[in-house]
Amino acid sequence: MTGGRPAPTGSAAGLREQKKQRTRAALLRTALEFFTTKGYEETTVDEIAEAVEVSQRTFFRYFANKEKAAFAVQEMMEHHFVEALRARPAEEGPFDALRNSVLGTWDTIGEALTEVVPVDVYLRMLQVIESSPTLLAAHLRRSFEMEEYIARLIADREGLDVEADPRPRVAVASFGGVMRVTGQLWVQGKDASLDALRSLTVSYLDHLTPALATNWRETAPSEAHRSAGGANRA
Amino acid sequence: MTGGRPAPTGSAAGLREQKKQRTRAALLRTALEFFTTKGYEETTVDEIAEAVEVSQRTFFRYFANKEKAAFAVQEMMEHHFVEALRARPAEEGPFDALRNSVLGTWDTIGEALTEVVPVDVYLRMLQVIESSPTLLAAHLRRSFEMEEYIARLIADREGLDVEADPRPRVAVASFGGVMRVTGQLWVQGKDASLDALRSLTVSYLDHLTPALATNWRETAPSEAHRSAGGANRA
DNA sequence: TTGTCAATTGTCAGTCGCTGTCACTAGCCT
DNA sequence: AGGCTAGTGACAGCGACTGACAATTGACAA
Repeated sequence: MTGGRPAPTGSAAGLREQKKQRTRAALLRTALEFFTTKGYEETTVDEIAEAVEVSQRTFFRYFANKEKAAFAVQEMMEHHFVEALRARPAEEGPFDALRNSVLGTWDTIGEALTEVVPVDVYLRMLQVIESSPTLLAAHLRRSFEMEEYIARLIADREGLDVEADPRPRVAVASFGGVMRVTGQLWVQGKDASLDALRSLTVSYLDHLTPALATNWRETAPSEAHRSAGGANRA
Repeated sequence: MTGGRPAPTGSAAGLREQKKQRTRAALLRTALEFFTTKGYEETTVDEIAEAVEVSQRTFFRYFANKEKAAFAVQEMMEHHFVEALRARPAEEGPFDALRNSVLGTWDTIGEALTEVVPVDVYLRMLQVIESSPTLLAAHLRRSFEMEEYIARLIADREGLDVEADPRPRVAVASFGGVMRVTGQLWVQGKDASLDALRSLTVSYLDHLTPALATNWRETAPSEAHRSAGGANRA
C-alpha cells in the first residue's frame, strides 16, 4: 500500500484513509448519539447525514443499512468475545469457557472501545436495541448466526463434529438463550449499570451450568450430565 | 361503540363480514402462494393486491405489514400449541409438557389449518422464513416473545414466581433454542417432510431433556439436577 | 322502497429506507 | 505535471408504509 513517499501526517498511511476513518467515526458517533437520545425509529438517516454534513448516499457507503450503524459497536464486542473464547485453555469445559469469555469481555469492555464511543453510550445502545422491535429482531438474528459460529468453535476445541454430535449446538443455544433472557431482564429492571448486567448474568448462568455437563470428554453422549461445579468465579 | 348488533362473532354474521373474511383469505392465500414460489423479498405488496384485485391500501388494512401476512399461519399454530400446553396434565413435568405439546401440535397440524392453506404451503413457508434474513429476524423475535409468555405459563403450572425463580425462563429458553436449531437444520437438510422435522425435533430434544431437571417439585432451586429419565416417548 | 349511518375501500400524496447512475473533485502515482 | 481512481454529491427511482379524503356499499329504520 504505502510507497516510498514520506507520509506528511506521520501516523496513518494516506490522507485519504484518514479522512475516511474520520467520516466513518463521525457518522457512527452521531448515529449512536441520536439513537440513544431520540430513539432508533425516530432517527432518520437524512438527519444523521445532515448532522455530519454528508450526503445520505455517503452514509450508505459506510454502513450497508441503518441497522449496521446501530450494531457497529456490538460487532466489536462480539469479535472481542470470540478472541477471548479462542484464548481459553483447552482443559476448561465448554460451558466454563463460554462463561469466562463473556465475563472477561465485560470486564475489559472499557479498553475495548474507549476510542470509539463512551461505555455508557454502549450500554444505552443495548437498551435501545432491546426496546426497539426492529432492532431486537435484528439482534436476535445476529445472535442466532453467532451461535452457529460459536457452536463450531466449541465443537473444535472438544474435538467433535458439529453435524454429528448435537451437544455443541444444544449447549450454545441454551447458553445463548440464558444470555438473552438476562439482557431482557436487565433492560426491564431499574439498575441499568454494567455491574447489574454482569451480576444478573452470573446469577442466571449459575442456574444453567449445573444442569448441563461440565466435561464431555469423560461422559458418553447419551448420559452427558454430572455434578457440575468447576466454574471459576471472577 | 356498537349498539345491539346481531351475532358479532359466530359463523355467518352479515354479508359485510363474509366479504371481509373472503378478502382476507384471498389476500393471505395469494401472499403465501407468491412467497413460497417467488420468494418473500421478490414479492411486492402491489403484486399481491393486484392479484386479488384490491388496492395496496386495502392489503395494509388487513395486514399491518408484509410480515404479518407471512406469519399469519404460524400465528395459528402457536395458538394451537399454547392451547395444547394448557391442556397438559398438571402432574407432567415442565419439559415433558413442552415436548408433548409440540409433538401433539404437529401431529394434528392438518386439522388445524386445512381450511386456510394446504399443509405443504405451511411447510414451504417455514423454509422461506428460515432462509429470508428479514423473516428469520422477525421469526426469532416472535419466538422470543412467545418464550416469555410460555415461561409464565410454565411458572403458573409449577406454582412458581417467574420473577423470583429463574428456572422457568431458563428452561423455556433452552427448549426454544433447541427448537430453533432443529428448524434450521431441517431447512438445510434434504428431507423437507413433516416427518423429518418431527423426528429431528425428537432426536434433539432427547439430548436436552436428560440434561435438565425433570421434576422441580422435588428439588431445591439451587440443585435442580437429577438422574433425568421420565420423558415419555411418543 | 328509500333515506341515513357507518363500515370498506380506492385514490392520492408523501415519508423513509435503500439503490443505481453519473459527473465531479481531490488524493495518489508515475 | 498529468493521468488514474477512490470518494462524494446530486438526482432519480423503487418498495414498504401512512394519513387524508372522497366514493362506494351493506345495514337498518322510517
